[in-house]
Amino acid sequence: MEEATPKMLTFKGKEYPCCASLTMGIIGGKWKTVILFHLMHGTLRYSELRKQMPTVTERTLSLQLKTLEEDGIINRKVYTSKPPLKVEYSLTDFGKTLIPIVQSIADWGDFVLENYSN
Amino acid sequence: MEEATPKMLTFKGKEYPCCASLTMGIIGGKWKTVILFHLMHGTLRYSELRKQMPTVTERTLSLQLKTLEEDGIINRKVYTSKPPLKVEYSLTDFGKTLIPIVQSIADWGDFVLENYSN
DNA sequence: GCAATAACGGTCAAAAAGGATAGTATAGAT
DNA sequence: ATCTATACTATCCTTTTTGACCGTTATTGC
Repeated sequence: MEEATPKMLTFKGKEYPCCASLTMGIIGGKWKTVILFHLMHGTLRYSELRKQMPTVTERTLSLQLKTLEEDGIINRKVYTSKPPLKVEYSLTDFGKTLIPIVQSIADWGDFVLENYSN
Repeated sequence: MEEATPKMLTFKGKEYPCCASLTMGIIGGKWKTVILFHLMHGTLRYSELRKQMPTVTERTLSLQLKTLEEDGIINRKVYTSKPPLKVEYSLTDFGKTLIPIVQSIADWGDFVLENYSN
């Protein structure tokens, strides 16, 4: 008897053991849902995002923004080619399909704080 | 002018910058939503979970189960005090409040596979 | 009597994620 | 002329997460 080869799901070259982990592969991590939570309400510049997320470092923020862009979740628009730049981030149509999830994730956090707080 | 001290949310001794990250602090990581996805449909023994998740190592599975238990999301019931043990895992009432989120996370994964595949 | 099963825990190592800090280019304000 | 703001990138480093692999206990089945 050999090991059963588990049938994996594939998306964008990555493999996932189940549909839930595919989603988490895209919105998982410490900061991605926070970014999406803020972009859900509309376009934001890089500096505006930073103000809303004061505890993330610039490096981490731009890394996360880049991978969200690569995954087709957000748009990046540059408004001047030379510094000082103006760059705006917004959800793509594909990214907007995540809004219900992000909203329910945020709601659950609020719910927990209200009902299970020390 | 001093740095504005960002107001943090606190839950179970951990700090989060926003309600969305609180939720992710509990269901984030590579395996937790997969565990919850399987437990959503009912109680499972440790060995049954393993069969449903063949690509996770035993050590990681028990670590994740332990932290989910510590966070009050799942119950652990032991049925014999001496080996071979029988241990069953199930969602707590608190854990059940996560079902809509886990379901929508799983649904989005399916949706992506159907509509945006390779 | 020996292997398999169950549900882990321990140790070590690798990989992934995240943070600290500094640097860059240039326009506009002071 | 200097300073500040913008949106990053580059190093370097630490922390967290995950994996590989082996050991443990006791009962059941062959």
